[in-house]
Amino acid sequence: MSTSSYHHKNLPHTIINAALDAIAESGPSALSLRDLARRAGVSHAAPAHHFGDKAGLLTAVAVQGFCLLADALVEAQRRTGDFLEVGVAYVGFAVEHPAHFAVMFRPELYRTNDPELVAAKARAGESLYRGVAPFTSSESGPVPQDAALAAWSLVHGFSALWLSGSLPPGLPADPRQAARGVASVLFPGTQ
Amino acid sequence: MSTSSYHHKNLPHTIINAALDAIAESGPSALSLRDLARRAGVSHAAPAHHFGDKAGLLTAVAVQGFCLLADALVEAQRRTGDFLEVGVAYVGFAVEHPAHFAVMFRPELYRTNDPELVAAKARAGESLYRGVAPFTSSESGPVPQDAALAAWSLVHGFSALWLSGSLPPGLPADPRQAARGVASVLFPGTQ
DNA sequence: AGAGTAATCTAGTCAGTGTCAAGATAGATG
DNA sequence: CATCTATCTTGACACTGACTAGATTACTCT
Repeated sequence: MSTSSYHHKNLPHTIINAALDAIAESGPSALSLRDLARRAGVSHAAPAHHFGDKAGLLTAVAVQGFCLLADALVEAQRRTGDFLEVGVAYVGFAVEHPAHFAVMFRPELYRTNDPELVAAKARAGESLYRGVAPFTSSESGPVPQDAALAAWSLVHGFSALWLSGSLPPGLPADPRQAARGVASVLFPGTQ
Repeated sequence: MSTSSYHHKNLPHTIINAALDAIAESGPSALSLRDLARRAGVSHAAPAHHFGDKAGLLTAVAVQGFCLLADALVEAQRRTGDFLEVGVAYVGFAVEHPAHFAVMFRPELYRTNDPELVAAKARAGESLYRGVAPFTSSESGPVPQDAALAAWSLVHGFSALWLSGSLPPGLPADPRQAARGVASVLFPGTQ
């Protein structure tokens, strides 16, 4: 036991995964470093060694989240070339990574000035902007920025409402399909 | 001091207001009942007497929030009759009552089966639905439910992004005006 | 290979928190 | 006035985040 617990090798990874489980279960507010340590089978102060403190851990979660989001968006853009599908991918990310999503847009939980974080956030922002850029350049449309923000707001709001269980019943069980139906109100003539 | 602290008369009200301040400052996660007690000048266990526990306090905050939201929506509907302005009122509520908004859509923080809460939530839901109903019944539009959900998602997402500080700079300083620009992408021809 | 160094984790401690139980105080009711 | 009830206080307990010092392991350098 003593030889296995010392130099756990990838404790940060293990702890982040435990944190993701815990957050998905009961939200970031109920997160306990000591509980994570117990789940990982290490001492109560081990997590703090790697992440400094709770905010440090959540910063790492947010960084990972923005990276995964950026990946999901560029992947959707590459595969389909359709900005509606980029929006659907945004919702897909939120539903498949609820813990990441729950942290990413709650800046009071982590260090917003962490260099890794600002980089990841910028990358996600660019991916998102490129995904909806074609939509904003349609000549008949309104102000480009407003159109892009409308698209972002719609998929972000749908994600948040879905995750919080606020949406009425009767929607498609698959969140992507539900999102496709809702998003196509904004992106008419693309499906 | 002893005569003034006993029978504070409206301690629940005082504590809820203190909670709203605290939440607006640093989010619901950092909320401390003992801190609220200190702000109100009472003993550390006084809040629990009225609200049972932390979740009980946040339930009360959520109830108040849904009532205020319902009021804001029906007021906008009554005054303008325009569903775009109902959406703008949704954003206005979120920005003017950030603490309420931060709690309302985080069900893991409060008692979702509290009877007062379900009533207030239902009232807000009806107000919202009536506000966007005209939009959903436009014959050329898509599935009514999808249109209503798109409208809700858009204003909800814009509110969440605005409150989290995720939106890019360069927007109108007045959130209502910014929301009007963004929402009019979805509601064309109404402004 | 062996010593020294750095990284990783443990153990102990402290202030702060939520929650519970029991007691004190004050207004209301008979 | 006596009693009752709601309101608030006091004290306690387990839990948490954070800090410090120490133990253990891996890595490096000659």
